[in-house]
Amino acid sequence: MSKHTKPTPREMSIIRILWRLGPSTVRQIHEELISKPGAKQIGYTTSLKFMQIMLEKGLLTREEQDRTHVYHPTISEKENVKEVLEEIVERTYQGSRSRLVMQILGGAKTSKAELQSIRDFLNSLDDESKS
Amino acid sequence: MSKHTKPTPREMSIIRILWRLGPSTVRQIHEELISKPGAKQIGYTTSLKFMQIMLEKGLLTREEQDRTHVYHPTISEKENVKEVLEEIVERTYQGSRSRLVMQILGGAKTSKAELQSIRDFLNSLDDESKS
DNA sequence: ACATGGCTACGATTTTTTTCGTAACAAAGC
DNA sequence: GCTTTGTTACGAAAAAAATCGTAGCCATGT
Repeated sequence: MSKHTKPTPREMSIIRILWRLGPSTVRQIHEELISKPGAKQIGYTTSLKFMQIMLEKGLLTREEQDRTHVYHPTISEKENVKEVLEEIVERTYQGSRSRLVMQILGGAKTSKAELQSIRDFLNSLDDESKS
Repeated sequence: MSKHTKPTPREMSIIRILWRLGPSTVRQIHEELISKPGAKQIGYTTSLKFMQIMLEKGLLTREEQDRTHVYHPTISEKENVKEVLEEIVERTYQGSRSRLVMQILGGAKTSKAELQSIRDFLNSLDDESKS
């Protein structure tokens, strides 16, 4: 119900799978959880219980479909990433977005094409503010 | 000892304080932990124990100074933020740094001056590659 | 009808994280 | 010398997170 239950690390890993796969059944999530090489091999009912708890906490919703449950995350990836980024900007770069951006672009891993598309984007922002 | 002990949430909060304050004693960290409005009021020995455990795990180092211990984090904020950002780029933006950057700059919270400094930065990258 | 297989529900246990109480020690003040 | 104050060490308790075992349900196949 309330929005203030933060996901635990394991819960977060389930949410991330849901972001990647889209709405999924417990079985699908479970397979995914244990299929990564080096992953801890947990039982099916463990995954199930997790998702039931997360449902209770309001981290997931579900619908019945073909006599199983299909789960959806209640927080969107976009929103979540945005929050994380805002926090980093505040905490590490004293609110300066540009410093963060420079950090990301430094390190020579960014291609010319990418740099150009950022330039274009900056220009498009200018155009907007002029009109 | 080994590098593969990931900090728990509470441990992470201590590391972040160390990043912010620089090398600190247990008392300094403790004061900081309980001083944020709404923070859980934990006892001094709790903070102490945490830092001892973190020392054992290799998350912190310490030196004796004026008959108390001064602790240092072993992971740097820069490094850590970098990792987090790389992960976000991979997971959420399919490796495209530019898409992430656009996400950060969109939303009209970025000032003209900031945008300009990014432009300058992009230019300086070009200059480098020319020389 | 009965076994099989795949699902959910849920109590209980195990493991990990977080917290604290107590002891020991040293410097400083009385 | 003794008390107070501030420190570390460490075992153990409490709380939270993660795991599992068992039961029950409903299709489907035999």
